Amino acid sequence: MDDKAQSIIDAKAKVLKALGHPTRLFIVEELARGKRCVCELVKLVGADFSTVSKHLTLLKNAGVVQDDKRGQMVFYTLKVPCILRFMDCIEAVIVSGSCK
Amino acid sequence: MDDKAQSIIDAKAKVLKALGHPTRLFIVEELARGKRCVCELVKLVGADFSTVSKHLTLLKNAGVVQDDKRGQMVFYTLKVPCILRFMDCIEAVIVSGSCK
DNA sequence: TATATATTTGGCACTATAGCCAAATAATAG
DNA sequence: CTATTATTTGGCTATAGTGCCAAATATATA
Repeated sequence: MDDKAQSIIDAKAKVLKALGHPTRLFIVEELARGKRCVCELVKLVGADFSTVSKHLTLLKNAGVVQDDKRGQMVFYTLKVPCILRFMDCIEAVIVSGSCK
Repeated sequence: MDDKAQSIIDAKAKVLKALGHPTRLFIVEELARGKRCVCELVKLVGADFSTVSKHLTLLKNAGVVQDDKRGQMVFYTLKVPCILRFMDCIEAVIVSGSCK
């Protein structure tokens, strides 16, 4: 495999890895319903502000979300909504049975 | 969030996490082209036999691949091919620019 | 300016993951 | 049975990820 192919794989893996954490996946699914400020997500997730902020930073670096500062609040939105359509397939993996 | 919703999120995150590693993603994309024995994947990946075997076990536990033992060789196949269709969306995330 | 609110960053402890080697297991050939 | 090949498992070290607290930053308001 050449360098270019490798870096494409790496970039895709990075996106998938970003989605591969329960809290971050929850955030992404919540953002699919509309923009949310960090404070709202903190309440929904039930973790520390700093923890949620770091998850959001990671999602942003992966290109999954984008932020929009309004006054003292920061709103996050899903950057690539097609990610949500994929979830049907992931659910198919789950119900197919051999998840341990 | 109730326990059931949480366990669904956890299961989906587990699948995404399994895909979120360059070597495992490479394996999945290779398996999309057809069944492969471990020895073939070892050559393609260029890692130790044990390393590849462990990645395959993880993918199997996540429900992404299945194995089929034929004699002394074990062939792996993609269990839920729809995963590959998702890659187009992941690529959209990549090209959208803010990947670091 | 002082204060309050929203968010991020630094730092730390804890846990999890990756990958190698060596050993164990399984199947086949001789 | 022995040797060989294919694969998995155990064990280890190194590295990365998670989540909390405390501190820093940014913005708004009195």
